[in-house]
Formats: sequence, C-alpha cells, structure tokens
Amino acid sequence: MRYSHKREAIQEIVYGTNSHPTADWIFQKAKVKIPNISLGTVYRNLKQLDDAQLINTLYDGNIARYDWNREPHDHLKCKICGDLIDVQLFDEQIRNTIKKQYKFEADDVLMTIIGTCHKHNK
Amino acid sequence: MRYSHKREAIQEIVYGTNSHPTADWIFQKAKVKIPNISLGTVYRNLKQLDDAQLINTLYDGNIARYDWNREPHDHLKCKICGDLIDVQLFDEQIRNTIKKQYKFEADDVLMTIIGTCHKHNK
DNA sequence: ACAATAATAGGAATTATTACTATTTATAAT
DNA sequence: ATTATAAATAGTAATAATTCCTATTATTGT
Repeated sequence: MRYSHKREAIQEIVYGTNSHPTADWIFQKAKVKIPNISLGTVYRNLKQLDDAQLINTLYDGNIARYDWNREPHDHLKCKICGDLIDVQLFDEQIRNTIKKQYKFEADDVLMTIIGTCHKHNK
Repeated sequence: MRYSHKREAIQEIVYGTNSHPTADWIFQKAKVKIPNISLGTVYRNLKQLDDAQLINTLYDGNIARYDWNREPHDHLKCKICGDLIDVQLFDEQIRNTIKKQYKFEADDVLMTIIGTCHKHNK
C-alpha cells in the first residue's frame, strides 16, 4: 500500500474520535482540510485501512461505521440518540470459551446491547 | 391491522424457514404463490409484522434479514457461505446480569459470532 | 528525471429500501 | 346484500449507502 496524503488524513480523522463515524461524516471532516477530496476516495481508503487492520468496520443497522479501536470490545447502542458507546463486557478468557462452545471455528464475537443511554434519564 | 391475504402469505414464508431470509428472497418465494405481488408490499408487511412483534428484524452487515424466532438467541455467522445459524449462548439470567452492568437501560442483547461453519471443514 | 503503476476526482451505476398515488379490497354499518 | 370507509396494494419514482469506471495525477524505485 503506497503512501497517500488523503489516506493519512482519513486515518487521522478516524483515530481522532470515539463516535464510530460513518463514511459521510468522515468525508465532511476531510473536506475541511482537503477541499477536493471525493467520497469514493473516502470509501476506498476506509476499505484499505480495514484490510490493513488499521481500523475496524462495524455495521450499525444498515450503515457502516468505522472504529480505530481494534481491541476486542462490545457496544451499547442508544435507541433514542443512536450513540454507540464502547464497553468491555467480557475478558479474553470468557470470549475464548464462547468461541469453543460450538462446532464452529470462531474468529470474533460481536455484541451490541440495545437500550437507552444516561443522557435520556428522566 | 386489517387482514390481508398477502401479509398472511409473507408471514407463512418467514415462519417456514430457518434461513433468516432477506426481503428479496421472501419476495421471490411469494411471487410463486401470488404472481402479481410487489416488492413494496413485502417490505411494508415485513415492517408491520415486526411492529406487531410477529417476526424479528436483524441486520447482517448492511442487509436486513427476518426471523420468526422471537426468543432471545444469538447467531453464528459463517464468513465463507454467509449462513446465519441460531444458537443459545446465554440463559436469561446471565443476559439480565449483562443488562445491569452498565448505567444503561438495556432492552436487548445482540450477539453474533463470526467464523467458519462445519460445511467448510477440511 | 523518468517510467511504472497506485491513487484520485467526478460521475455513473448498483443495491437495498422507502415514498407516492391511483386503484383495489376488507370489513363495518346500513 | 349493498354500500361507505379507510387500509392495503401495484407499479413506479425517489432516496441513501456504496461500488464501479475512466481519464488524470501523484508516489516511488531506478
């Protein structure tokens, strides 16, 4: 993978937030620094960064979101504001036990808890 | 919700498979019995059935799939053939413990294990 | 400096899904 | 049974997220 100024900028944007941004959000941020960047470039580079294991892709409903955090972790998703919050629900050992429980060669455990976050407490 | 012949057929199709079908798969099946059914009707009725808690909607990557199984359960997703397999990884008690662990009013726990299913054993 | 080729912009194409509207159908009241 | 009503539908247009295409530009090894 050859160096590219735009890929570096895209990676910096993903690494600079905990908000699990969408491709379009990253595109809007990138345009501020690089006005002539195109959305296709953002998608292509996000895919390359994912292939190179520099970022993670996660699916939230039917939209892709991108995450700099490549450690095993889970998400709380607020059904009101849509926020995704990182949490560590299981340690590696429990995770591995889960993987061995079925006749299934498991690579990854994806877990999301759906509910209501603290911002909406009455 | 008023009775409709087409909604009944759509519900029967979802209830008749364990394959977590997509809207288009359901549409193709429905056309065999009801040749003039439209895809919009399939989507509208799937949404109504979900709202009425008669089926569940789950997101697999960025595509919606539909499931007759409304009991809490988890999925194994094969990265080779794309199959989704129902499994019961946690009992209700453990599920509830997870829900209480964070300052978050939790409704549901969604878990998918990514890996390779038995069909691809070498 | 130059050649090879990866990366890009800009737009077209694709896919999944939702919205719109005139018509049809279920059903409740007569 | 007939009729009035509003929900459901077909067919199509519109939208949203993403991928694809192609001529041009930029990076990097020589």
